[in-house]
Amino acid sequence: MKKELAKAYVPQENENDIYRLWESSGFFNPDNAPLPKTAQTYTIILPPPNITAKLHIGHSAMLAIEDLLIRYKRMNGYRTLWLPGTDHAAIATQMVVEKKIFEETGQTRHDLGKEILLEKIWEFLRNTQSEILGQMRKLGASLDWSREAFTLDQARQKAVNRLFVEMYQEGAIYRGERIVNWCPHCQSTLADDEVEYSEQTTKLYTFKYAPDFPITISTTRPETKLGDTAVAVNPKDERYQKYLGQEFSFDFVGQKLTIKIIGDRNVDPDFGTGALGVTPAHSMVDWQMAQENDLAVIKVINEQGLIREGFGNYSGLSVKDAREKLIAELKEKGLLISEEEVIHNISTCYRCDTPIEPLPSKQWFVSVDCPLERLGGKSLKEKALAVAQEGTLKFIPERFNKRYQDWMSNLHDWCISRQIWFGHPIPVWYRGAEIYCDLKAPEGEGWVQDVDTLDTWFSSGMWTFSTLGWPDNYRDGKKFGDLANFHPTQVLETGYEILTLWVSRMVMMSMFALGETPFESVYLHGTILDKHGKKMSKSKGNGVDPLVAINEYGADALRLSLLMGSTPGNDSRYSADKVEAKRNFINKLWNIARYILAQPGVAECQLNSDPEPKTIADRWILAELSITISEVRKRLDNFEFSLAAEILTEFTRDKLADWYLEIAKIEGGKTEILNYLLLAILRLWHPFIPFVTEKIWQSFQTGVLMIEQWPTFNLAVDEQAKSTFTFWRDLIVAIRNSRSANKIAPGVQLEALVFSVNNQKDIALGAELITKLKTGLSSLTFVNEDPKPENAITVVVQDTIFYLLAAIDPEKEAARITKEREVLEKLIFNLSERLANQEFVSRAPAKIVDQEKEKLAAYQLELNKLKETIL
RNA sequence: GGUUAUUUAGCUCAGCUGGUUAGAGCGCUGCGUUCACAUCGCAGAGGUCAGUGGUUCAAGUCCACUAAUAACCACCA
Repeated sequence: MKKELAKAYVPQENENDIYRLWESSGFFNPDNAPLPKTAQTYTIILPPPNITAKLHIGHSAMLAIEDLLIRYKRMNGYRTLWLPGTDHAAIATQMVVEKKIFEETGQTRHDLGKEILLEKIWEFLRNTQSEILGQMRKLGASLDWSREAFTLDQARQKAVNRLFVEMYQEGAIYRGERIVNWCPHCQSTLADDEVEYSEQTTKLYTFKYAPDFPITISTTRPETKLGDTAVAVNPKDERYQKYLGQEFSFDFVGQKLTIKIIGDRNVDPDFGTGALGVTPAHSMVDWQMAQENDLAVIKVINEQGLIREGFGNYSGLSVKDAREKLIAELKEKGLLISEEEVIHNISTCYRCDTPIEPLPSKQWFVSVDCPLERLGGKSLKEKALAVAQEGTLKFIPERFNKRYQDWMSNLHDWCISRQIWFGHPIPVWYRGAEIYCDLKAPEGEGWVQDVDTLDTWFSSGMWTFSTLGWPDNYRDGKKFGDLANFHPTQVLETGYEILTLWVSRMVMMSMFALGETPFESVYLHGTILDKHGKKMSKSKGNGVDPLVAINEYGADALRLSLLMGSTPGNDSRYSADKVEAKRNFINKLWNIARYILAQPGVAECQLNSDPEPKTIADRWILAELSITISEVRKRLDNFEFSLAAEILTEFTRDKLADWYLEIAKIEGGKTEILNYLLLAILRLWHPFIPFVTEKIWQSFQTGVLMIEQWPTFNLAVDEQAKSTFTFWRDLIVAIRNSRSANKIAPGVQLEALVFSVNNQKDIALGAELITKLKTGLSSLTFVNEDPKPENAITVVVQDTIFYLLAAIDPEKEAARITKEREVLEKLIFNLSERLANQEFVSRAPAKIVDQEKEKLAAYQLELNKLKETIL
């Protein structure tokens, strides 16, 4: 069974085969797990990537973290489900495809028509989708492909329709005329959080509507003033108090306006003239004021961004042209008082950067404040807030709980209808004034289905349960099948930037559909920035293709570099150097395995119980292993992935490879322990770097490592072995160090005299280690009295002195010793001070005080020895 | 304007509920290596933990303020 391992690990030659091996084993699917029926489940639903483009490095980080959690839990006996899928990303996808077609053929969607455009979109979608799924496999993601889902496939379509209808029937969804964010380019509404802001300089015009109107107003959007129905002033503003409540009618550039003077606290008396022209139809705040003051709403701009009919010469003009014409007219009539440049935050579409036109429109909304019967009279908002407040829903890191709650409490009704072609149709039909909402089209003539589609977040908000078979798996308030087994899921792992966009919606929709949270914990990872700390973006061209990194360094190296050196909720920088460093470490691990497996009998060794330690080094390494296992477990259970990997690295390289394996070369006869140690580190490392560990496993074991038991803590920590071994190790390090300081090359062999005050130490072990372990000592003589030889290098650790007999520069050596003495003296001084402090002795825990006392004694002993040796 | 973070070695970052001489990777310096690994080993240099004040027997760690940086939210007539 044993196969020779190559000198260096070549990921490119192995990863694809290993992935196939895993896939064909069937163990990605929890139904195939060799576990008792009662085994606990552990579920993560993969946040579905948009099918607009292939995956970027941020997705790789997400996959690395989730696969780590999944593999770790799978190896710990959980029935583990990680469910893959992709998101149709309605607007985003349609825009990408439209742009692509326009670039290739110059055609717009209106040239093509709905059917052909949709066909093209599906074609595009199938390409990127398979590319994305291929990328996930490349990274080693142990996803259950048998349950793969898409936000716009048939099963999800069914779920979306069903939830829409249920929410409509409960009154959680309504149709209403509201002012919405309208993108004239996308020809669609946008949710509040799909709007972005950017600073621009624009002109602020100050003018009067008419010569006999008493108040001057300022605006950056004169063209909308055709629809003004009021002027708002601060009620405390003395200049205008006398006008409050009055109404004025006059002619404004050929348009009859009736303006009421209203008071509103939000008007800043110091901005402009302190008076604000209220345009209810084209400004969010003005809409609010109109509602409160019962003002008329006059629509000026239409969905194409043109001035509507009924505004004389202005009708049909674009916003820009209308503005110029209007300003010219005001100038001519002497009504324009001033124009100045101001810096202004304008709202733009997050997809196409077109400035947003707020306009009133008939749209579908999810009501977040309406009390719902099935939520016990609570609203969606209240329910979603409560789970965060009560701690039913945990956030990692915790601070995002506050952000979630802040955002939730300010949430307004969510506009869910979009005027695009690609997406879930709305299950609503109209006949004149009649409205019909159900799963199927109504009987009878003349019914027309709503032409809009649903916001993409509506379907992704249902992701945790629509993927697990809702609504079929949910009857009379009871869950069945996958839904019963795997919902609520354990962790949602995603980027903090969609905490509000997505996480909050998932909570609301799951609370509505199932009355439970969609997940127990939300783990939020940071953004991966480029080497210079800048956001990666297509336009800047600083993005990193994960496949390039994988091809160069291997998937394991990429995963490990993304997992280490980053903490939840904090951004981290990507650089190829980091990946290379991890590649090097993985190769180190490979060679550790290669060496161990090359020892006779190790690969064939069948160990049924924990191995019997024979020497102090054995006892030491098993103690270290034991500590490592429990520490790593603790860190992983706590979502501290970086720390867990660090602890493992330290054990693997600094303890196992650098010390134990070197000693094993001297001592020999370690077949069982080496076998045991190798099996342990392969299992410990597997969730982090699955490919290389599985590859090594396959070279000498049967079955797949993926479903092996992750090591459990079953060895008591041998404190005595640990301290004895550490003593000798420190001594050897000190010898190497002093040789290096005295510029004695490692090849030069030296003799040494050893004097130890306390011969309780395992002298035989020390002698063997010191002569054989690269210390460059050819012989070692133990003496009963301190010989104090001249012209020797002196090394002291605790109570033991080594004199390395060599021709050295006495001044240099004296300087080295003096420096060491100074360090010790300073330590001793500090410790004595502390121990002399009564308050410390009486108030600090006894354990700490004892520790300090022991330390002080050890340093003093060491210092005394050092002093004796110098003349 | 509000909120939340960040500030630790030349660079990129760890450092959990306060308690060994503050760590890692990369880079740098010196030495080395046919015997698992140059995708390597050994040793070293390099830090008043942003600043000020406070709490405490004890502060990189907790609190307050200041400064710089970033993200998010709100307003924008």
